[in-house]
Amino acid sequence: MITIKDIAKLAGVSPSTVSRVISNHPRISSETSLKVKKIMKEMNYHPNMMAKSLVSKTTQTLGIMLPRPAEELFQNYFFGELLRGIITHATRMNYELLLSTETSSSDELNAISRLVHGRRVDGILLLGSKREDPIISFLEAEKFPFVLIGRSETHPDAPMVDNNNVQTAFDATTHLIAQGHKRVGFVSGPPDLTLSHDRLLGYKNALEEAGLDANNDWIVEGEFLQESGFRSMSLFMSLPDRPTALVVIDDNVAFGVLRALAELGYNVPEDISVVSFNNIALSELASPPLSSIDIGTYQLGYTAVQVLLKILNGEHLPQNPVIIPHRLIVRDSSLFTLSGNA
Amino acid sequence: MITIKDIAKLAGVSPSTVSRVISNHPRISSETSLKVKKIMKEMNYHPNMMAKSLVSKTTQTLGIMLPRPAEELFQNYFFGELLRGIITHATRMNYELLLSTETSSSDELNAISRLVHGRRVDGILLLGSKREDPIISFLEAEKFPFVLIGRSETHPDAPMVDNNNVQTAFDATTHLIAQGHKRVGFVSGPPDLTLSHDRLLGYKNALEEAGLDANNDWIVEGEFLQESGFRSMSLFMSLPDRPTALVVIDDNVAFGVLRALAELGYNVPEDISVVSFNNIALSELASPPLSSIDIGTYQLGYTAVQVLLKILNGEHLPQNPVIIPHRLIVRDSSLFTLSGNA
DNA sequence: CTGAAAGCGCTTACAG
DNA sequence: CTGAAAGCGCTTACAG
Repeated sequence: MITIKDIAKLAGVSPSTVSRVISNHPRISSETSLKVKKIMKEMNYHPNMMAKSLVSKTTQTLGIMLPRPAEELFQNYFFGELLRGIITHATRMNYELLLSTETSSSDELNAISRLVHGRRVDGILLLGSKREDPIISFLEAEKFPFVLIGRSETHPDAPMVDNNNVQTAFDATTHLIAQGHKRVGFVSGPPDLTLSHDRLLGYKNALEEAGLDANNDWIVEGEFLQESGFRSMSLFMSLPDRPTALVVIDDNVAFGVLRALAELGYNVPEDISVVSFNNIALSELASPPLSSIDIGTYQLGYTAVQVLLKILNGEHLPQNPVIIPHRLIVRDSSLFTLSGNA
Repeated sequence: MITIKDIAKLAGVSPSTVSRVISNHPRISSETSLKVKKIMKEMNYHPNMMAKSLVSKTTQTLGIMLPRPAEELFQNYFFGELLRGIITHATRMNYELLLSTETSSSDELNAISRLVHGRRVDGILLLGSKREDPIISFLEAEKFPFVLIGRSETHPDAPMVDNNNVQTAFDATTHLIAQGHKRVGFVSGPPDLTLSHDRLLGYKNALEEAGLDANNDWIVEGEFLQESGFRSMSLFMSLPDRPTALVVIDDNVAFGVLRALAELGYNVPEDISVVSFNNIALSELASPPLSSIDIGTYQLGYTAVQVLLKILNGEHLPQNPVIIPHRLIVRDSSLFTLSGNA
């Protein structure tokens, strides 16, 4: 392994000088700088990041903490898109990314405390949060820099990048109501996620504002899996007063919903309209093409890295949370106006 | 930050002794060990990994190199499943994972050489390879430990974990031939990937063995995207002698194929049968449910980590490449026997 | 503008 | 079984 000393010797200067050349120290003669840089290139020298980290107390690395049942996340296109946004900006800013996950629920702080106390990363990106999240408490107690992608109810001051998910669900529901629907159901996600909670609230708000009944039979909770949507339909459609429209928490879940409806012999959108969330690439190719709220997934990841780097630089955060705008993409699955309603 | 010296002082021993306790050195009295461990716990001490790495020349970290157009990969459920296998075993073995990607094609060795020369990782996992891959040449020249998930034609001695992709495509094609199909098409992936190449070969071998014609009009190359499959169909189905069955390189691509066929008014499997690869969770819920070759995606990732750790331990690799077994999951999309053929 | 020296938090022969 | 010392490859006041 070739070190800073080797370069120094070859260039006829001291190791300190080489170090200064590497870090573009202002008070170094351009002559010396050029000479040293030439030799570094010739020798294909790269600084040892571990040594650098040890003295600088900085790692140029960001940690990504995946929530525990990563299985679910990984089955979701949404996650890939988020990761893509993260990687793009981190790479651009010369940061490395360390991927970590909770090892077991019995010891859920284990992974995070290894990262934090082992000084392996400069800051942490939290992908999603539970309604009560000990990881956030831990990071706040440690005063360790982090950004949450999502929203925390219990830690309102935590730096967050999120959509306005009450509003996303409000918009989706209102769109269906505007088509004349009076009985709108909601296929939700895991109840311990803030995301599910917020969207449920937005859904209820929209019904209330329209003076429509909320009916608990029209709300079902599940997971972010196609199977979840698939299974929920037999129950829904057998209700005496079944919904004529559905808001579905996630595109994948909506695929399961569409499949179940097809098997049960219902037509979308004529028999029942569907709007979901995330607008993954596949939504457009579903049968029928799926109306979906585009939440700017890539932008969420990208922005989260920007915010975290600001924190690391000690910059002031002009606003918190940072809200990524969403918009409803209307496709065939909700393009059906109920008769008798203008 | 609390260091090994602080612990030593509190325990009334030397830093060397604390270090030995941490690494479970055999010649340490259990009395001393207990005492030191107690204090470490009380003080919530965690060793500084950077310092440890600097002297031990080891990082307990594995690098994951993503191929460049990561966009494609990330849109693919397949990738999530692979990553899940990697994370599971790496975490279990107390290794961290560094996620990296080529920054630009003009400087494709930049990211990898930062990892290798910066000594940030102990070994590297390569996700997929191109037919001519400078990254593999680089790693071999540097004698840096790595495992390729996939197969390299130009570097047959590189450690690899792969399916037998000639065989996977052979099996898929043979299954269709067994249903009586005489005109079988192939929707392939990017031609510069070894994977595409191998599966095309398996497809051709199967045709040849059955004494059937290969027809270049029945072969189309594209990307691992739904759109790719979608677009390929208008061409295929307008051929005078169009195929009655299709082998499709990837489930996502197959979704696009199914969608296009539905729009064009063809029934699957009656008008045309389809078999694809990867058997992602969604395959089962497609309309119709998709026959697919299960390639053991999770196992590929998991095994790749196992192999890489073996290399790091200096163990001998009993075989190379390691082949993960596959199996055909037959579903409705290929369950139709052409009349006049037993 | 440059160098010598101390130090980052660990590990590991060497000695006892 | 344990400690003192040297060293891993860097950076950074301090001095000139």
